[in-house]
Amino acid sequence: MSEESRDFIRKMVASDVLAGVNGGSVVTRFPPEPNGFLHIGHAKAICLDFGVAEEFGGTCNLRFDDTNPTTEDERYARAIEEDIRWLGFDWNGPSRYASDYFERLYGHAVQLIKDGLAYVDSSSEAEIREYRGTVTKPGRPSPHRDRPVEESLALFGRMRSGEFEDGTYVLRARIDMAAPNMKMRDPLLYRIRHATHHRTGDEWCIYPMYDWAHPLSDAIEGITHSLCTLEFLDNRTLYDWVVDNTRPHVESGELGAWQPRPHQTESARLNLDYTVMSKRKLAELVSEDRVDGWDDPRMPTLAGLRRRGVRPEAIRRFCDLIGVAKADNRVDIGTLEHAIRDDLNRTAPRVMCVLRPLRVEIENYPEGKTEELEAPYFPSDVGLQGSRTVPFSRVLLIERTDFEQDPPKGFYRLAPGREVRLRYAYLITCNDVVRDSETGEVVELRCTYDPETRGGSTPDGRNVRGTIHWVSCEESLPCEVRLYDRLFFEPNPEEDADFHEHLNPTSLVIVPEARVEPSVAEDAPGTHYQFERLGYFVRDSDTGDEGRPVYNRTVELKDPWARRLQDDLRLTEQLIVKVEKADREEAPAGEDTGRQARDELRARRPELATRFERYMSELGLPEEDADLLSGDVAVADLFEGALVVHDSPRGVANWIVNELLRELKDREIESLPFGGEEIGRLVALVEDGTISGRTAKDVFARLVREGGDPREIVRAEGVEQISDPAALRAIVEGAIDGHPEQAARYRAGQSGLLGFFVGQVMRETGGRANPEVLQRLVREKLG
RNA sequence: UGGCCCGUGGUGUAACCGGCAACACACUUGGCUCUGGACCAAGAGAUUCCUGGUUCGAACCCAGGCGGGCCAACCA
Repeated sequence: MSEESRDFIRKMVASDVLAGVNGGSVVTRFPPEPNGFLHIGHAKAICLDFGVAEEFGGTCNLRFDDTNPTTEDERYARAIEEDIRWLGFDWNGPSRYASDYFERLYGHAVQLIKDGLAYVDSSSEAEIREYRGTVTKPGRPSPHRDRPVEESLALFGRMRSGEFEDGTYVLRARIDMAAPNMKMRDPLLYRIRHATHHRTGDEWCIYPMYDWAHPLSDAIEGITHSLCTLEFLDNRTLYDWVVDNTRPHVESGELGAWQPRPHQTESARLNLDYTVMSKRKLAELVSEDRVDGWDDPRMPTLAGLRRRGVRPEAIRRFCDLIGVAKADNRVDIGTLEHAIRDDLNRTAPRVMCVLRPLRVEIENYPEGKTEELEAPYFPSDVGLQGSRTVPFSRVLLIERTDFEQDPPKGFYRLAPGREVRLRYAYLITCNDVVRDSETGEVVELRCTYDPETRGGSTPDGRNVRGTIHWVSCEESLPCEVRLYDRLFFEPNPEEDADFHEHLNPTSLVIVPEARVEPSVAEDAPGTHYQFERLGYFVRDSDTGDEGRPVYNRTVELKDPWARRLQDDLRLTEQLIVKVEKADREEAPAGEDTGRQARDELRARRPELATRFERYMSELGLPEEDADLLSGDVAVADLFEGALVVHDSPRGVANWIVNELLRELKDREIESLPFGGEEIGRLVALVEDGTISGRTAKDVFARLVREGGDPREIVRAEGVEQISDPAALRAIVEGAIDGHPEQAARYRAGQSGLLGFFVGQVMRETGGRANPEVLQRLVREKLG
């Protein structure tokens, strides 16, 4: 992973390591629930979790999040382990299980109750839902919210010992029923479930919820970076609450003293074109027999991909290609296919297989003769060695689609009277076409071969454009080939209520009577090939009729010829997308909610309303600025404080609105180590020309960090503005001489490069150059 | 209707603390070739969601808007 194009997560981890957070150690975890098979979306997470650990010299745990006994099973856990190993990753130590921590989790819960932060609720499920409120309506406290600690403790103990039925009691955290974040409205921590757990059996009848088990498991395992997907964003507040309100050592420990203290970071999950990714929908495809199990080659599961013939290297490469970010995405299936082809192109030996055979008799080739022709496994550009021989005889089989009675324009395969090359063999010419007397179907081609062209070369140097694959009729092996295509024909099948409607009925086409060259006979299942000119295939573990080998098509070769037909369609699609894009936007201004809030505040506090008016009438500020400045007492005070030392309403307003408001997004104005006076001083320095606007931003940043007098900072740093052309001239010349290519482009009319040169000099001078003077100089020099 | 997250070529991502909008896939054309593959070369494709503002200079900072997503399981 290159330094400059790292994703935001790796940047964050790198900066943590650099800052020595947790002594610079990195511990991640991959936490699947063992209730289904891993799919390519999980592969993205795996590559992230294990990849980050690997790249920063850390470790990654495998932890099964097995807190819901009714859906989980050991056999899924084993399959998940197999898939992770197959991808090429190994976890630190043994597989871990949230269920290993049930006793400790219980202890932490007891402590939480003692700390007054949790209570046992005997409301019904419906009541709890009712009391929780909605996204727009705050919730109301449960009648049991203030149950005495002793009572909750006793009840919780009885929940554990199995005295109560499912659904009668739950343990809840006591947080805030009116929180705008729904996750914080007294979330459930434990529920009663009289069910046999796949690992703990009947030892427990209460089970922790995800939001309780997950942060604690992370903390217990010493996870430093807990990476997950975007839909857990709201859970992070609760995650932090749990970590901060529990003690590493129950009873004696200090609150929130976990070391390392785990932090959750979210990134977007993978969405892929033409498939579904939700576990529920995948399970549905399996249970409804739309596919042949979790490892059906059409499934986006790792088991399916593997059976399809995709190698783990391709999947890891794909994960590299798509990157990691926070924007919702839908990745083009072509990107996956590219990764697969790229991998197989470099590794899969080439052999010949004919899918839909057409008989070819070479009339001038001796009957009964067979010669073994040398055929390399790889083309020279791949660089791998190895070859086998293929038998050539009088009767051959070629691909039916490689012959056309009336060849269309641009077709350069076989046609009556035309010559093509049989790959690795001879040039043949088609002389005659034999048809079925009743159906008129072409059943055989009668050809002649040129004995001088053995191995495919042309001694006379004639150029033959077409080369087709073939097998010997006699020696080739019958085999079954399964052609897989995308499962859905809609790019986003999940968009509509019923994704079944978009199922592609021809996602599997079975070719029962294909013929493959004999060299592959003894190869093991799982062997990858390129069937020349057709695509990449893998030998399946199934066998077909009469013990025939079965081959799965992994992916087709790129085929511009075949694509010609679809081009018109494709073009229309793109046009439609463009039109849609042009249609949206340009919406009229709606209501200004921030403005509304400030107006309401001013209505309640007349002194702010007065200031608002005064800022406009007396100070001549535009309404928008006046509104912002008078929407908060502290901001208004700071503004006026600045005016006392520097009476430039417009300048000061700009600085407060544009720079200060940014800082106020995630901190309180009171916590700033400076006040209005400093802002006034800073603006004064800019306006009297002492420092450039650029420098002022640096000074401001410093002010935010540590406070101080701007005049002092400028003096100490020696960052006064350079306005003397004589002082700048040499630097400008240096910048121009140092970038002759850009200078030439500028002179050629690329005027946007002016900023580039200004930037160069700014960098050189630490932002001290007077931009106007500088710009004039650059323009002069570049003529 | 509340809170939070996110908007950059067709797609996925980059772009240091404001200074040449970059890379990969896909696409087009040409070259090479015993695979209509691979490879090589060239090319096209972006009003950085919109409107204002700040700045010599904005994808990036400020304000507002628009659009998309997530959250109201005793699932994870």
